[in-house]
Amino acid sequence: MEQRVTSTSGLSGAQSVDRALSLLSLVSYFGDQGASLSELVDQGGLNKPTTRRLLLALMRSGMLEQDSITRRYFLGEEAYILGTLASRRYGLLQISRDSLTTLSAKTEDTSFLSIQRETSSVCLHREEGTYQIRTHALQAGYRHPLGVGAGSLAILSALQDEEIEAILEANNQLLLAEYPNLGPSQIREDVATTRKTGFALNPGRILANSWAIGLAIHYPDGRPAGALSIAAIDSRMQPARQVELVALMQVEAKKIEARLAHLQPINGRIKRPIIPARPGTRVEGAN
Amino acid sequence: MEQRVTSTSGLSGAQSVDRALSLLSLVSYFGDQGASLSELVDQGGLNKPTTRRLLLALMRSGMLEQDSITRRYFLGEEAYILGTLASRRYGLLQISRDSLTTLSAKTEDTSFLSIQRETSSVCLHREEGTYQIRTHALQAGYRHPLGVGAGSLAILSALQDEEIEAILEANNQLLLAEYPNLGPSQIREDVATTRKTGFALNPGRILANSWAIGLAIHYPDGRPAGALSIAAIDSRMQPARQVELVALMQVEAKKIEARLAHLQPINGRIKRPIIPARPGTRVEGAN
DNA sequence: GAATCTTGATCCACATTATGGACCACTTGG
DNA sequence: CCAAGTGGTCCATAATGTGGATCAAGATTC
Repeated sequence: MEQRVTSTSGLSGAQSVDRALSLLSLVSYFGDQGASLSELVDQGGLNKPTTRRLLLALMRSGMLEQDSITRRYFLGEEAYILGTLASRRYGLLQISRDSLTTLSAKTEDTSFLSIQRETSSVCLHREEGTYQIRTHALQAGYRHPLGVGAGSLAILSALQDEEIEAILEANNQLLLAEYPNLGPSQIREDVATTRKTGFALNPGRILANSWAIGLAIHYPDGRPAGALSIAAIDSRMQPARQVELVALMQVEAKKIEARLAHLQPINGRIKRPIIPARPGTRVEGAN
Repeated sequence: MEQRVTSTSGLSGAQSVDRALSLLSLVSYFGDQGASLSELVDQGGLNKPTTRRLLLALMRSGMLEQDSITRRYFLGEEAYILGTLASRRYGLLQISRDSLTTLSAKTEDTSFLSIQRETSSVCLHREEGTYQIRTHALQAGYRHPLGVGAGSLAILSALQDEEIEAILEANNQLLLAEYPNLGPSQIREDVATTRKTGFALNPGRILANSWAIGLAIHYPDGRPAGALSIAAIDSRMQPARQVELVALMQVEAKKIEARLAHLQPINGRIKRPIIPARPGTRVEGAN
């Protein structure tokens, strides 16, 4: 009745776990406003009873919670605890917080930390600047396809060509549908420019007049751990100031990279596919 | 062939999700050293293939990772990301970090932040002191039944009598088995003392000569959000110094409570049972 | 270096488990 | 007051997870 992408290696299964965790991840993208059941049904690719059943399981474990009035679903305390316990291995935000504060203090503009998550970038933190005109195109939890936005582009540009192609391929439909100004070919150009100049520039491609500069942060082995970015209105992003900002950001990126190198060095030994196959992905013809 | 505790309310199910998340939580208790498959089998109550299958699912989603050499399982990057995104609602550690630094700097002793997790307390952070003799009875990720340890006792004492009884009841076996010096009746006494003096004292009950003082942190509605604690050898915990330490801690607890009050006020509206029933619990006679 | 243990990992027949179309209850708005 | 939207659930069906047995690969022993 239904076709699934089947795994090739032995001992697969636990599909409901895949679905549940995929839902959990989906909820996380809604951030502070939370997700409603129907939104999750629409975007999660599962039907209502199944979605609800998995949400209940996630709530039983504390990973999610539901607002009893609005009925919306939010990340729960258990998610916070696990993340806190995991942060000794992946404490990029902890390590970067000082740098973000410094950047926003010195530049008066809003700065961000983003990381890669599959074929997207996710904003982990937004550090407010004091300048009166601020762009709100990016907030913690927001996700964009890799290459869309300054930090996102910085991360993409730090990947290997082969990975970049795989990612652009995977995002192809989404890019064409949601970002008419930013097709794969435009992103390929942007990557080239980023590599040449040494920093990523988003000249208002997502929101007019909202410009940003991004700089990748690298693990000791060269893989990108994430990216710093600073956003401002175009008048505050003219070439002369771009150079100033990049210089400040480079100093902070270096600091972060130094601290990253002292983290648990286990990271390099971990099994992890380059582009993990999303399990539960459906093939045409469902239902 | 097997009997399960069945839920009474409608639309239950997704048991493998319960099991998987329960495993995830179990892995988190191993902290930096990670968990081996057989340890998880022993402590998780599931057999090997099932455990492994669920671990694979958790790894597929990035919640866990496996060291390719030692084969041990650790919390993964996805767990970190989710936790970071959840931290805007539950950012107790973020909010408390300054206070911990201050406390350890002023007292030279090691300070801790703990929170309640079901019927246990979990240490979220350990801030090292500079004093040369330090107790290592408590580290981030470590768990104790509520009432065991200063922070843990502070939290327990801040709960309502009815909850305390339910928790002591749930932990009864564990307490008798693992903490011979600390039966339920001793804890009830400790709670009374804590409420009278206004702070929790652990006079070396877990590890001889390792004393600690704990102070609960409250949400605006009075529920405990967690606890600060400071540990030192007994000679540095004589009555006079106890008073000094408590005074310092009270200042910091007040600060934290003030910041907590400004967090997302949604917390109060969340559906959450007092003592959630662990699903997947088996009844005698399995296998 | 053969024999023995331990640990990680997997196979596959079996039946317990999750699935989802249809449905209910409630709220919104025209 | 009916239509459309939402959150939530029932239950017959069949797909899913289960776990005893087994394999493979180090350790340890003698």
